[in-house]
Amino acid sequence: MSSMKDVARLSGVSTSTVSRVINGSFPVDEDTRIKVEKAIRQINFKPNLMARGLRMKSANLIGIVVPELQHETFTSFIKFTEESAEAQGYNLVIGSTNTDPDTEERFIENLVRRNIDGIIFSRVSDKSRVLNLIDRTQIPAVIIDRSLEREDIPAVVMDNHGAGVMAAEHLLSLGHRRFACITGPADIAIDRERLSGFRETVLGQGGRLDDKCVFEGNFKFESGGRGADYLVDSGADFTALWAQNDYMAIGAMNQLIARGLRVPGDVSIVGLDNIEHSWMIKPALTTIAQPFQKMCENAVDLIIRMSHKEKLEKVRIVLAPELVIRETTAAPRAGLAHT
Amino acid sequence: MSSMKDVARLSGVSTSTVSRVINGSFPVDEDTRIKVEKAIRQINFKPNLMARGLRMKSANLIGIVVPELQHETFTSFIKFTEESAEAQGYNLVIGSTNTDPDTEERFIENLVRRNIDGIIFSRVSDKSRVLNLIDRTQIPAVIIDRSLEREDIPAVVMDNHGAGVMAAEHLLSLGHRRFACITGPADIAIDRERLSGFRETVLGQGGRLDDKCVFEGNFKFESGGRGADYLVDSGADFTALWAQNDYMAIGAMNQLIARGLRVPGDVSIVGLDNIEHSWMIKPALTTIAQPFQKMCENAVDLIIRMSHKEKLEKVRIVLAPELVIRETTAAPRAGLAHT
DNA sequence: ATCGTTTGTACAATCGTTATCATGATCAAG
DNA sequence: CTTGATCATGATAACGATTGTACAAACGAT
Repeated sequence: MSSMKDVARLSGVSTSTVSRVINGSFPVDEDTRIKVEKAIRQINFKPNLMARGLRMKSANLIGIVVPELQHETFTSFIKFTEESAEAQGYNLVIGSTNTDPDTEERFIENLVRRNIDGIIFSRVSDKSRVLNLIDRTQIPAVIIDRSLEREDIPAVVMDNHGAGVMAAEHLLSLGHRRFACITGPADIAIDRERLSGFRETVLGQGGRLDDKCVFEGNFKFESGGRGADYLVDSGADFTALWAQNDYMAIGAMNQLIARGLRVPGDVSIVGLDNIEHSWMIKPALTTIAQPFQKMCENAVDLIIRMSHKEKLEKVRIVLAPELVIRETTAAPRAGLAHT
Repeated sequence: MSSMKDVARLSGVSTSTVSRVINGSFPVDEDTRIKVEKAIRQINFKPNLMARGLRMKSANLIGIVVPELQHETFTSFIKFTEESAEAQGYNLVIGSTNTDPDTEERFIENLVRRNIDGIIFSRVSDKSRVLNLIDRTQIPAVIIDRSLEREDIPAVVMDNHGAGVMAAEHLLSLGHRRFACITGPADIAIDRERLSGFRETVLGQGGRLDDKCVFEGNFKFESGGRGADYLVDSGADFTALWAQNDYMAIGAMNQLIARGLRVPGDVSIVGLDNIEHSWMIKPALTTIAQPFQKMCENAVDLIIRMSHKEKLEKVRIVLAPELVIRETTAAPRAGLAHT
């Protein structure tokens, strides 16, 4: 590859001048500027990003850490983050941790060694040592899709409480009165927020959400099926089910159908996330879309601002979810709504 | 961050010695080595990868170019490539092109400017100018999942002809004799290979694959549905359908069921790819798994070898597909097999 | 004791940029 | 006509690593 030296030699100026032409950081005489630009085009020169990164202590590189790449949630994060980063002239380095703290630590350390401009964390397990690493290295960091106790680390999240409200209101408006819910792990704050929004709305409008109608899943497909089994076996009385993500919703739906129930005839189902599967299945899943794109755009924006030394404190961006009505929700069967 | 200078000062040697301790590239006295290693641990020193990359003209960085991040095929590539790269101490930079040649070119140019060690291309459109770029920049490149006219660029692919044979043999062994196929775009070589393997096997063993039983799709979900409509509307006579990817298979299945046919009762369906959706739907899809993991491992391996200046010529790694039998294939209904 | 060889280390150059400082030219003001 | 400011540019020193060269010490052989 050609370097600034080549350009300098070709256009008869020093490398400093070439640099100034490229960055526009200093006034340069019109004639020499044209001369230099011509030389740059002529040998198709592009500044080397490693050298620049070394000098500037910034690589125009953003890292994203995801626990896995299997779930569509995370591939969405990557997709939108990549697009936002590229739009701002940054490239994206990805690392999947498989929720292993060591892998996670190794990856972050690598990023630091690359003079990374900032790291986006999409959910961090509470076991992870990232917080120490962030403190120690002083790397700009943003959390998406999970809020943390630590208020000094900016977070971008969906309004999880509002999502619960939204699910409940949709089902209530169809006439449902007896509800069930399959939640994510109870030790995760956002899951509790989702549930409380759901519960408050249901109860507030005369609906029922019995204790035995709440099943704690783990966000995976199988746990939806297990939830359905549990609800049916325990004789839970409900016509509407909200699963706190689409994987569990689909798992539950499959299992309910396998056990002879009709969706939405006997049970209406609402999911959460709006993953691609949700519209590819039959019946297509009514769900609540997470604003993934906006979340990622905001996260990238925050990272870039932080890397420019902008001081942000206690930033917590909360974005609104959106209801996507498809085929798994309908009015409860006549006469059953109030039993 | 601490640098080699700090280590050198702390342990009373020069930076050269520190470097030699780290890289083991030169004999170092036992005592000084221990001294240096202690200092390294003490201040938790890790060599800066930008500086090293600049000097060595290699960043320990691999790039991967995908047309999009929506399809699970590509997220699988990323997942497995990331894992393989990480296992060898490399990080992964991803770029999604949205099949836009300009985006593609911009991304690759960025990678070159980062002293990238090599680039993995997962399918390249024939419109793309990557070949020129590869030639011009001399960057190690590997193509996965699509073979190219250019034999000098290593490729890692599945045995597509074999996949067609495999699909046909499975269905034949169940007793099917009348076949249909939904293909990918006919201008893609691997799709033609898949079809020819399928057709040869079907015909070779006394089955039928009428011309009007072949529909050309575009690998997307919707085109599966359109294929199903076309086949049913044109009165095509078949009991077994192979769709050349899972998205189309699922789309076709949904549509066939919507039109009153039973799967696998009336029609058996086989897909290809073994994406996650394929086992989450009901009935779960019988499909042919692409050896994504092995493909990616091989690609990373090739890239690393090429970046070490190893000269490879005309490398073309062909990996075997694998049949995954689930619920969408069964024997044709009695008495119908030979009509 | 002298010489060549081996061994361990330091010095300096290098990778390709950018930032700081110095310099010469141009020009307006006194 | 001198002085000081302004402007365009070049030389030089970083950034943080690796590497070729040089040199000093230690050692064995003569």
